[in-house]
Amino acid sequence: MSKRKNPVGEENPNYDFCNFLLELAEYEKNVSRNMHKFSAYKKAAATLGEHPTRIKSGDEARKLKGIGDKISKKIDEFLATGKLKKLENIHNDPKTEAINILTKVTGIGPAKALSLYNQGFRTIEELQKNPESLTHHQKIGLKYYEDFEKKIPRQEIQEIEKRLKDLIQSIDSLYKITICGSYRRGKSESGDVDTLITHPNWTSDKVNKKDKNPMLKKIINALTVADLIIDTLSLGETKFMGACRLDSEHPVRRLDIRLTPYDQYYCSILYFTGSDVFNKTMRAHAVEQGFTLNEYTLRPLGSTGVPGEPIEITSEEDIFDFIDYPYKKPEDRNA
DNA sequence: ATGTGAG
DNA sequence: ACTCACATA
Repeated sequence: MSKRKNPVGEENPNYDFCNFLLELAEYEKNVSRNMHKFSAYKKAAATLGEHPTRIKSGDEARKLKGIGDKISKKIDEFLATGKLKKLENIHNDPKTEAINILTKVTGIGPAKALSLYNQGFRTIEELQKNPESLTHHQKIGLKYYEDFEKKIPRQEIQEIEKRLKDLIQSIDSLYKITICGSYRRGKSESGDVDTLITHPNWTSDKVNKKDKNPMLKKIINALTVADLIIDTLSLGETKFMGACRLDSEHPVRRLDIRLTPYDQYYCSILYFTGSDVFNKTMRAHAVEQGFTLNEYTLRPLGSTGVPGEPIEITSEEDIFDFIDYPYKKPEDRNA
């Protein structure tokens, strides 16, 4: 679900150029595996996306940063015919189609998809019959392929949230649990369940200590025993990725759980609530105000541009206050 | 160590 | 952009 790319909106005067360039970029990344061409198309799309007025010719475009001979010719072709031969060919290319299908499986990216294609694989069904060259992650992705394509209704996430809280807080009632992502932004459906957990005794000065922290593994074990988690994609000290299910009447859902230090909880919540675009704008604003903001901390920037010590944060609002940015409720962070 | 992949 | 987990070497 989160593997699909979103196009540029029609309000942009050059949105149609941007979109064909982005599509060419994806093709170079996923099928040709030519990352230089990928970057070139991305860059061209970005400059065109910034440009305030409608481009009327390839020559006009050529003056812009990142647009040379080849792309300016494509703009001329698009202006003349309303389409691109190269893109038409790509749309009818069976190789492109196969790779686009194979990369929908979680754990299969462009590199693995191409190697599978070269081994003769074309469809999910063929992969399901011969899964031996796949990693554990990819096999699970295949197992729940149909379910993972489905959106999760808000109400179902609310029920999952209830069960997560009950089960985790019965290990230790001091655990704090927040489901972030588009769910926290109030959306009526989401692609996965993105969960953040913290505990007052788990602070960043205790992270990076040599003794392994068993907290997350204990939690995952309890959720698995309770049959809420039914498969694990990956599990480390701070991050779990896997599959969960309310009961056999419901589809299997993607569940991510992160354990974050108590003193970094609000920066994490802010970050994982998104949206991506909102995060970018907020970070840019932070820099203008002389701060740097990431997934973990808010830090002042010295005159040399070197970040200082993290600022103490006790709520999400704190972060907005420090960088003098008007507070936005999660529901208002969709753009 | 390096590459891949997810988010 | 950056980090985490994994597989392979």
